[in-house]
Amino acid sequence: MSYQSEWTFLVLTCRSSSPTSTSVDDQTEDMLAVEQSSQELKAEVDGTTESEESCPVCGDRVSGYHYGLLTCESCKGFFKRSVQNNKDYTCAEQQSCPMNLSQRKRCPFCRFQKCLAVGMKREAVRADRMRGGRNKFGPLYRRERQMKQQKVFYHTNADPHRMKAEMTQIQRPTPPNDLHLMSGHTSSDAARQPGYASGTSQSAVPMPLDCTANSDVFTSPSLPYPGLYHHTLPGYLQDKGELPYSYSMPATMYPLHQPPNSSYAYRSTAPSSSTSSPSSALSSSAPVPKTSSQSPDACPPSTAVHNFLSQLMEGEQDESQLCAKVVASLQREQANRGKHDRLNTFSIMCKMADQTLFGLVEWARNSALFKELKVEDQMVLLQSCWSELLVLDHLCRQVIYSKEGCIYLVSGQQNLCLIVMQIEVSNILSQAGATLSGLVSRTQDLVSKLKALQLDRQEFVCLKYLVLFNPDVKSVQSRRQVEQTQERVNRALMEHTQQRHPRQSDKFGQLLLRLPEVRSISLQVEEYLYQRHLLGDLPCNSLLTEMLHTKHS
DNA sequence: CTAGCCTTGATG
DNA sequence: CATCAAGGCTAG
Repeated sequence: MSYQSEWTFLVLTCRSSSPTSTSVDDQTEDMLAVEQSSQELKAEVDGTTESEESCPVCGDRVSGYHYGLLTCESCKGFFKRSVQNNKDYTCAEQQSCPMNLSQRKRCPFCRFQKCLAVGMKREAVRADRMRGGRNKFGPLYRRERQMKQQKVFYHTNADPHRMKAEMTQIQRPTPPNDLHLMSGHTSSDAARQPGYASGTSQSAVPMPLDCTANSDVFTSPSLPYPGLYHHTLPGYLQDKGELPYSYSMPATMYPLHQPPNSSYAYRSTAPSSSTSSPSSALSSSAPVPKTSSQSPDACPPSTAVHNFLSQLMEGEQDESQLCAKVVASLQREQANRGKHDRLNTFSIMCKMADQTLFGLVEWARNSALFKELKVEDQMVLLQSCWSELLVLDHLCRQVIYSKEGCIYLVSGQQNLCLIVMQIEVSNILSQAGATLSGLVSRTQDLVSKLKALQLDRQEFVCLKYLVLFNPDVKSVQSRRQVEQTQERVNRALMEHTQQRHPRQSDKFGQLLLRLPEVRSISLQVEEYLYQRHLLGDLPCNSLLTEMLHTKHS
C-alpha cells in the first residue's frame, strides 16, 4: 500500500480537544491541555512534567494513538467493535449522557457519538481486518507529537527568567544580525488584558534571535531575495551586516489584541502564561463576547448572522499563540544547532511560514463546517488553497497591525514579553530582485486597499472560508456541500458588511473583488517558493515543501 | 459486551 | 531491528 504524503494526514486527525467534549469539566480540561502523554515525556529532556493525558472520550488513561487520536484502550476497543460490527445504538435518555470512566458503559450511543465528536476516524478501522503495520495516519501521529512537544517547550518556559535565558542562549554577540524580536516586558497583569492599553509606554528591548546566515541566501542571482512569504515576509533578517538593512525598532508597541485600526477586540484568550493551552483556548465553546468597547454606535448585526460569525471566529488562532509557536520552534531549532550551524535566513523564513501553515491547516481541521466534509474533500480543498490562506493571513496581519511602510511579521506575547517583528518595505524593495520586489509591491498595494476598506476580523475570517470552500476545485466530491457552505459564508459576509458598515455601501463587493488578486499573488508565491525548492533552499521535512511538492507532482 | 493484554507487520 | 497502531483473544 502506498501512502500519501504527510501533509494530507494533517487533515485526517482531529485534536482531542473538541468543542463537543463538554462533559469534562473545564478545569480538568485546562489542566489536561497542558499535560503531555508519558510517551512524549520520555523524549523530553526535562523529565519533570510527569503526567498523562486522559482519554478525550471518557477520561481514562491514554494508551496511545488509536483511530486518529490519543485514547484509552477501552474506547479504542469500543470504537473498533462499533465500527466493525456496524453498530446502531440508541440512547434511552436525551443523547447527552455523561461520559466518564465509571459511566461510559451505560450508554453506547452517547459513547460512540462522543468518539466521533472528538475525532476518532471510522476510516482507520480496517475493512479487511488486516493486522499490524502502519496505516495512513502514522505520519500524522508523528506530526501531532511534534506539535505537542512544541507545546511542552512552550509551557515549560512559563517562567520569565527561564525564558530570558532561552532567548539569550541563542543570542549572538554581534547584532546587527538577522532576526530581531522586539520585546517589552509588561509590568502588570493588567497589561495582559485585551481591553487595557497599558503597554503604550513600554520600552523596547531588542532580543536578537540569531540566524547568522551563510550569506548567499539573499544573493542567488536569479532568485535574489528569500522568503517573501506570508508574515515571514522578507528581509527583516540580515546577513552578517554586509547587507545594509536597517531595522525599524519601534519604541512603542501596539497593545496586544487592540491594534490601532481594528474595529473589534478580537479574542480575549488569556495569554501564554495562563494555564489554558492553545488547544483548550481553541476548543472553548463558550462564545466570547466580541463586541468591544469600540464603535459603540455601530448597529449590531442581526443575531443569526452574528451567531454564525461568532462561530466562525471561534476557531481563529490567537496571535500571541502563533507567535509563541514560531518563536519556540525557532529557538528550539537554533538551540539544537552548533555555533557554526545556524539556520540561514531563508530557512528561518520557511520555518515561520511552516508554522503558520500548520496553524492554518489546524484551523481548517478544527472548523465545524470543514469537519462535515469528507476527508478526501478536505484534503483537496486544503491542497488547493493553502497558499491563498497564507497570503490572506499575511494581509490581515498587515491591515491590522502594520505601520505605514512596514511589513509586520509575527507579534504576540510570550510569557511576559511582548514580541514584535517588522521590517521596512523600502529596505526590501531596495535589495530584492524583480520577482520578490514585484510580490512585495503587489502585496503592499493590496494591503493599502484593504486598509482603505477597513477590513475587520469577521470579514477576514469570511474571506478565509470563501477561499477554503471553493466548489470549483476539481475532484471535489461533495461539490454541492462545499458550494452551499461558501454561499452561506458569502451571505453572512454580505449581511455583516451591510449591517456593520452601512456607510461603505459596496464594501461587500469590494472585498470580493480582492480575492482574484489574492489568488494571483498566492500562485506567484508558490512559484517563487518552488523555484527556491528546486535550488535546494527549502528546509526538508517542512509542510511547506510537502504542499509545494504535492501540487507539482 | 467490556477492556486488558497479546500478536502482527509496515515504517523508518 | 525497534516502534507502535492496527486487529485478535478472552476472563469477567
